[in-house]
Parts: sequence; structure tokens; C-alpha cells
Amino acid sequence: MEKVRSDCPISCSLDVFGDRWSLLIIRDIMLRGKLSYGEFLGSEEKISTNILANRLSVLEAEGIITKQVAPTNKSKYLYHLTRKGIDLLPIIIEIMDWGAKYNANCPRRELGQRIKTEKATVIEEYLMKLMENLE
Amino acid sequence: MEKVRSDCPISCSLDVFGDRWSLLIIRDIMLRGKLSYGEFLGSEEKISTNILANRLSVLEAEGIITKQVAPTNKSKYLYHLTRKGIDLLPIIIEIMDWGAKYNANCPRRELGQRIKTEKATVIEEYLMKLMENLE
DNA sequence: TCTTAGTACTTGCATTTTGCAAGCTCCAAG
DNA sequence: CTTGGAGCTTGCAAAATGCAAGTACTAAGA
Repeated sequence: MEKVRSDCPISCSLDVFGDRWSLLIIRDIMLRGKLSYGEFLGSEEKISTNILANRLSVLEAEGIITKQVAPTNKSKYLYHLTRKGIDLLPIIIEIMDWGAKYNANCPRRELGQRIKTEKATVIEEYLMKLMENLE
Repeated sequence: MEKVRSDCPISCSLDVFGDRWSLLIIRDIMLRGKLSYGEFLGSEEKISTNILANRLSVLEAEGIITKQVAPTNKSKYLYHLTRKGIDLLPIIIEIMDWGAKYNANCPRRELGQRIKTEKATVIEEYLMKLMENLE
């Protein structure tokens, strides 16, 4: 998942997050307010520890997330989205919308319902909320 | 890339196209007018023949593309997007936009420039064009 | 201070997926 | 009836994934 295949922006993007796990970590931070290694491990998809550690380091190296020591506990780290990471929001929302539309077994919950009818507004709102936590 | 990990729509979507190649094939059909195995093989990312064959069969099994014999030649097949496949357009566009924004080595060409300022219009136009070829 | 627990990984190894090269099959044209 | 194009399949090495177990550091309690 490393070397560049072409200068097509789609190809370049997939070189970064074109796998089964990276965008799920982004989802956890972006939509579920998860911040730490332990919280990511708790997600229902059950990512394994080595893959998680690897993806976090790749995402950090790509400037999509930052890693910082937790103010409350020196042995805990918090991961946050950078501006580059926050800009993945429209991609996440579109993927969610498509997935909900075409999977009977993926019930649209609150967010899924709102996306269906007021996608632009939802993106706007989340964008604002995420931008607050930047600096 | 087969079994379902959770009922999250993002996770379900990634179970289908969360890899380095599937969306590039979609891109080729959707934005570059490519239709055949040989044309996909010709793309600059150099997908290998077994992976291509595998992804085409998965995408067909998922109802994202259809495979039909070419009218001009019985030993040639044409791949087309279904409605489900066409609905991946917003995802492709958002990925392209993000990739172009954050990769200096991915120059924005005609489409990339238009997306930057009139994304909704571009999606609308492509959607109409792609829907014509449905029936 | 010594132990126990929490948090974040790392390591080892079996399994799966990918990537490359070389076939193989069917159809069409000469 | 051979040659070439188009679409795969197969074999094998290399890389990525997944699982289980172990390590390192910090914090808190006895």
C-alpha cells in the first residue's frame, strides 16, 4: 500500500486509504468521537492490533491524523484529524449513503436518514464541528 | 474481501470495493469510456490479468457492472455500469477532488478543475450521461 | 515498595491476497 | 487450417492479513 502507481488523483488516494480498514478508523474518529487505540479496537469490525498500529502510523505519516499524549494520562495517546483528514468527510458520507442505499442489512439510523434528504447540510454541520477541534 | 464484518454501511461498502483496484476499474468505465478487459489492462496503473478478472467477476456478482457479448465480435465482452454502479459517481468524484487537493504530483486536469468549483453540476452532467447508456 | 491493572503496542507464525509470467481457449480473418 | 486478437486461468513467489501471545511503560492500590 505504499508506492505510487500513477498521477491520477483517484489512484493516489487509493494508494493511501484503499484498503478495508483505514476509512473505518477515520469513521470512528470523525463520526463516533473515538480517539484512542483502545476505542478503535472496540469497534464491531474487530480490527487486529497489529493492523491497527500499522494503519495509525500510516495515517499519521500521511498527515491525516495526529498523535498526542493524553492530558490526563502519560501512557495514553489521543488521535485527532488534521484538516486533510477532515476533508475526507464528503467521501465518508457518500460511501455511507451508497452503502445504506444498497444493503438491506445496513439499516439507516439517524445520520443515514438525514444524509438521504439533506446531505449538504449534514456535511456542513459535521465540518463545522470537526473544525472546532482542530488547532 | 468477502464476508461481512458489521452492518455499518461504510463497512459494508468497503467489503465490496475497499481495495486498491475496484474503484479504478469503475473510474475507467465511468469517466474514461473504457468498456473491455483489454482497455482496462491498458490503464497506466498496470493491473495484472488475474486481479482484473477477479475484480470484474466480483463487481458483476455485486450487481455493479454487467457483462455482455460485444455486438461486433462474439469473443469480446463489454462491461457496463448498472444503476448501482452509476451511483458510485459521487464517491469517485469526492475521492478525485481530495486526491487532487492533497497531491502536488496529481495535476488537476479539465475535470479536476471543474470539480473544484462546480462539483454538483459536474456530477449532474455525468449522471445524466451515464443514465442514457442504461436501459 | 511491591503488586496489579490499564494502555499501547510488537512479535511470531499460519493463512490469504497480490503480483508477475506463462500458458490456454475461443472466435474471426486470411 | 493457420495466425492473431481477446479474455481469461494457472503456478508460484512475495507481501499483506489475522490471530494469539508477549512486552513496555504508566498509574493506582495494598
